[in-house]
Amino acid sequence: MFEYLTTQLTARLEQLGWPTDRLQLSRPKKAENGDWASNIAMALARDLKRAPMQIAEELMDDLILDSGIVDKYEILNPGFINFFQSADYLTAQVRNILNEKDDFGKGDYGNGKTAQVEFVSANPTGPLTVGHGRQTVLGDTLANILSWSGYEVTREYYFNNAGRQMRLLGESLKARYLELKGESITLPDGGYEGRYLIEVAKALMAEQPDLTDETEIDLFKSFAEASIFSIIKSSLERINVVHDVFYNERSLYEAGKIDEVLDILKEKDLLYDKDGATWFKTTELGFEQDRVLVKSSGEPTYRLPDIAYHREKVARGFDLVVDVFGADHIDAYPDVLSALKVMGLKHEHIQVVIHQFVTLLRSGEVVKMSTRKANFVTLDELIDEVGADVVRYFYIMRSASSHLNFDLDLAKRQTEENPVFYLQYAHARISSIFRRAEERGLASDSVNADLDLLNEEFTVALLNKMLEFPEVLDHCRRSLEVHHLPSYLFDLATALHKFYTEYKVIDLEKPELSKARLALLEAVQVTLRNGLRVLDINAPDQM
RNA sequence: GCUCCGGUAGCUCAGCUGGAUAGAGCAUCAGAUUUCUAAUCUGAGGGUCAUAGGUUCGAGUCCUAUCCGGAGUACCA
Repeated sequence: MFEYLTTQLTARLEQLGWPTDRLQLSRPKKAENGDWASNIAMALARDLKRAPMQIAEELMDDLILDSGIVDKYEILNPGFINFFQSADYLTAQVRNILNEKDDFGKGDYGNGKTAQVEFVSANPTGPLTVGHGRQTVLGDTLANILSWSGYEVTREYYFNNAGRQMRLLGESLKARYLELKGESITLPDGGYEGRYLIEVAKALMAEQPDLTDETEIDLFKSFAEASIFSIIKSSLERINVVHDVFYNERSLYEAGKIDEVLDILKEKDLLYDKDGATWFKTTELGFEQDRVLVKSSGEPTYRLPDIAYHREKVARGFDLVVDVFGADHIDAYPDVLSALKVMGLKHEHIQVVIHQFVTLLRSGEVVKMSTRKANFVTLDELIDEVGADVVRYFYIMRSASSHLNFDLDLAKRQTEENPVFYLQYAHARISSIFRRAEERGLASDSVNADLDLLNEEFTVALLNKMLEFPEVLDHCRRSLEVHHLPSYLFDLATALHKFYTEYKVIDLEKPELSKARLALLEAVQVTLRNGLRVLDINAPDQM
């Protein structure tokens, strides 16, 4: 319908010699204003220097619309044109959905294109925290949406296992190890105090009991890295997140990519030395201060490998690159993007999704957390407490740019107040009806169902809501905002529950109507299930 | 100081590129079940969309200024 109207109206605008780029179609908030509406007459009023009502009338005058799609239209003050879809069109969509099944909602925008989503990217210095969790689910859901839009998606995890932080981790592990041997120790300054390192130390002790203070720090470092990475990967698996590529920062050094960036920037005269460090003239690129790329110790700061990494991303030829990270890294990306720019590289296809922080609430109180100290809640603990489905839903139910209040009490409640169960119940409820229908001898026969019978108020509302699914996914894809999907699915579940309350599906005295309603529910269930698949949340048949 | 995010119902938040009478959940109050799962549904109350200007046919949405909350502003990542 949207495509049809767009085509027809554009053609008519061209015929009249009026601009076509202002054409917009939207779904009116209220059903009485039709199924689709355009404000084109008002948008053109200034250019054409005419009254919107007149424009609307002239536009619609000679426009012939297929009555199988558009039932009628109305022109309303101050100049809205409202279109009402025909009943045939509406019910025909049910058959479409039943034909498309598992593919309903898939788009072709990204066909033939590749996308990379980089997310999590936590260095292996400790278990994932609830903060990482938000990014994890956000990135993974975004990747799912892009993939439903036709993109070939690469999920990537970038990490660094060299440098100061990892050395500190090795030293912290060594201290814990020696502590187990009964030596009195002090953790290194700024070291890792988390209890998990004691567990890692025990594991190391079990494998290699004879290490001493003399043992190379590298041994501790690599043992810590391997152990912690396996902890991280198992957390990710528990919420169904699997990365395609783990990109090691070190490979950039080994391939000379770090030096290449320095050479290019030097050639452009954007570097200088001061106090033994190498500085990047970011002030010349419009920033407030210059930034250090190589410390006086000879070690690069995180910015330099970040630039080199993004240069590689560009070289790898993705059509779309999405970086997901937390608000605490907000300062990093403008430098990286402008570095790409001055190097003459493509950068417009790189999109950055930044999410704000997560606050855990328990009994209405904020759960205090501080990173790097022992005192944080891990993603694993959260999954233990509320389960994977709830974790996935709660993390993305709000827009990424808002702070997220994660209410543990609500999340744990297995009742109507919990949106996850509300949604899953809608799916299970349909399954239950199917089981019941079968018992009563009403076989599902959607092919022969008379869909014209689907014309009551709440039925039509449910049908319309269902048809929005592809539009919602497309909206998510365009805006790179995923929270529209859970909120849509919630509305769809509401429409289903209302329908259920209002009408009886299985009615042996009206087998034709029952068949039509069963066909409708089949389509609704397909839609719910597909939506839950994108969110990677279970769609139970029974609760 | 500067940069970024937010400020919408008692609470938590939606509101797509500016559109028609600003929505949902929770909480409060009042109802619905001899019925396909009440993990559901119906109804009511509740708003100067932080504040003040501006842009225009029209602003919660765009611009400017101010106030409040959060994040960042390292030779940490």
